[in-house]
Amino acid sequence: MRARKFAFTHLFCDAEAVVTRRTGLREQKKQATRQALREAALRLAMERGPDNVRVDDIAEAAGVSPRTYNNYFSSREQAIVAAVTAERQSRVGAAVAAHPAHVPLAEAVVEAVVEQYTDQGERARDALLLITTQPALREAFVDTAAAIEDPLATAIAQRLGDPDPHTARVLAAGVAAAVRVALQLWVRPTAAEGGLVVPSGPLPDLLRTTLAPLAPALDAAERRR
Amino acid sequence: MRARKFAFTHLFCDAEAVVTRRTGLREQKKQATRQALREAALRLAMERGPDNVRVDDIAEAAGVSPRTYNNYFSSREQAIVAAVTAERQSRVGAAVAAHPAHVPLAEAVVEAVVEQYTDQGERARDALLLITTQPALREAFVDTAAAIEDPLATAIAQRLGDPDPHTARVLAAGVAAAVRVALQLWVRPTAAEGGLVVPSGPLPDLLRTTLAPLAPALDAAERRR
DNA sequence: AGGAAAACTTGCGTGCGCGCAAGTTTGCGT
DNA sequence: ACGCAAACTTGCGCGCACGCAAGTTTTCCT
Repeated sequence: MRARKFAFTHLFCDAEAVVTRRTGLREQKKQATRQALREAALRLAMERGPDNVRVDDIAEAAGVSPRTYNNYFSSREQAIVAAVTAERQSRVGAAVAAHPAHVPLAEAVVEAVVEQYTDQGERARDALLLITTQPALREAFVDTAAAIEDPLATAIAQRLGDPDPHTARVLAAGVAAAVRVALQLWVRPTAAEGGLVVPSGPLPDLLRTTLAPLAPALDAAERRR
Repeated sequence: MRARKFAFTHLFCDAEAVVTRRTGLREQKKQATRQALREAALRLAMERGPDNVRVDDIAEAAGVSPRTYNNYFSSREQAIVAAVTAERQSRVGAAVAAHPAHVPLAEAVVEAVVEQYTDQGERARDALLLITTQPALREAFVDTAAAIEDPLATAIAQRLGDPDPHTARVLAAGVAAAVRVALQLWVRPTAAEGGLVVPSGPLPDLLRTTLAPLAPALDAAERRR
């Protein structure tokens, strides 16, 4: 048998690579590359302004080629916003699952989603401020809502025990759509500030507002099980 | 007053340019350009295969420059699928509005959406067949679901008479998301046919299936008005 | 009728997204 | 331990998306 492999230390491991057992070196290197790219993207964007960062620059800072950059991200903006949103996808499913079965599905989903968008420290706030400065970054940030759809569908399907997989998929798609609407409202420039983007109200409040109309659908699906 | 302008004949007019009163020459030329581009895109894709059509080719066939092409469409695929879906956006809102107020909102919305995806003749079928042959075209086709969101939000807001504009927006976003799921299911390659894309069941049936879980949300919003 | 503003078209240049293929690294099975 | 397959990295080239600015066309107002 080959030499025993040890679970790596924090040097390589980040929360996204959920190392619940030993993963291979290849997978660990992939996660490390992805993290290096998004951290380099955000750091350079903050240092120079997002308009002055090129894919070549990010790739070089992360120690890979531009071609490899495009294996991981399909645009400059995706890497920058990934620095903020990277772990949200894996956490949201776990957060739904963490609610006891007696909690209504709608409440579990809303609380799980809101939890992902609560204040996450000064560095995340600085990154979000940067993201609001440029239309392409705002749009990429809004698009990250789509990433919660798959883990939500899995978590909802488990809660429903539903033989019809489409129900969970559609409800998750609806929730992701409502999150996108909240993010769109949150980042849009307001006329009051001369076009300057000032986030309009706390994001958790906006999320609760946009998710509320879907609660009857979530609860109805739960009652049918 | 300037010379009287006449509503133009069918030479310029298509259903997308809803000519309910006289529109300017500039607007008419824009619509004509857009139509010329999408028709050229589809025709060339059918003649040569989608892989053998370039933006330069489409632009030349439509009589404009490649730069102008990109003023109208952001990718080759968008023009091709627009040839099939162009008028859907304006029609879906009108179809919801066409249902009497005593018809439940959910039913009005479902029927309006399904109507947009019923069989629309041999040429549309040929175009859809072409679209299923290539991943990038399938993805662009699935993305067109997003275009029904704005007109749906308007139609739902009118039905609800809702002072809260977010409710209509979120419900419309959820419906568009459910439509996207149906399109994804419809175009995805099935293992049974060796990866060949064979649309799985009639699209109207898939749409009803994916829209059904959202009916409680639509009806609950209507009861609250 | 004429002038100004708005909107559109287009050429140019830049940055970049991606397919392909060759080389390298890792994982698996014997 | 070794060989093979899978997965990854990377260079190259092509197509293209977009910002900018100049020219043209259309609209609006006097």
